[in-house]
Amino acid sequence: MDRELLKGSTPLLLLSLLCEGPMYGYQIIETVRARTGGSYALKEGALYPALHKLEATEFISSYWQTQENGRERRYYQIQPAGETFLAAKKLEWNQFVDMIQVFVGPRD
Amino acid sequence: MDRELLKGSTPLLLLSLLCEGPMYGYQIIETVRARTGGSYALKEGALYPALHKLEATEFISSYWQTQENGRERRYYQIQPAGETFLAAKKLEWNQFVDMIQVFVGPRD
DNA sequence: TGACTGCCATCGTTTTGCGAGGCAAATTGG
DNA sequence: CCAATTTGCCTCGCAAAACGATGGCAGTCA
Repeated sequence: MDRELLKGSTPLLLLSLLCEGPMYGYQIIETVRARTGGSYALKEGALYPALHKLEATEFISSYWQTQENGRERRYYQIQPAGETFLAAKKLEWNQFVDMIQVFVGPRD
Repeated sequence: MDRELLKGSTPLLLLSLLCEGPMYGYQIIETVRARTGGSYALKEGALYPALHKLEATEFISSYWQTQENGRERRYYQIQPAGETFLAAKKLEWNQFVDMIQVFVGPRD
């Protein structure tokens, strides 16, 4: 998958995922890989900066949770402001797809 | 429209447009504005570098044409390699849209 | 012990779109 | 007739984003 196409879609993807419930970084990466059959390999170098940015803008929040084996995980959770933002992003996404479709033509 | 979302879609858009016939830069900008009702204002700072890059890779070619009033326009024209590349890009685009849809969910 | 997985993260590079600018000729309006 | 706008080409520096590479540390299993 062309990396340039991906740009800008990461927040949309992350907020959509977190809408289903809190997740931790590694889990997000694995979930994305699994659901796309491996065609989208979200990288750590893209994920963590994106998560931290979403947290800085208070669209999501995070908390550490200790597992039974004593290790810690950082869970990310969507915030009300994030849901609002997500709704706007979804709208923008649909407009974007429509826009490109105008030129590329309908799908086969 | 979020500029980050646009990234990577410009070659796809340009090749799709040029598939309809040769066009010059200013005409491309106006066509894009018109067809999207103004929601996509393709900028010169994005257009010309993109065109030149497509030409450098020989996906398109260009030629100058003199108008009746004596002024010159530079027309861009898709090449066979460009059509092949476009087909691949279209496929990739559809996969990309599907991929995001997996997470964002179906449209309303 | 060593390899592997889980889990966090950062840094530098590359690519891209954009704003701003430059230049010049044709057209339009007062 | 002159000024402003439109047409038409282009470049440069900036910001934003994804990536590959790298690093660190804790369990697990052979």
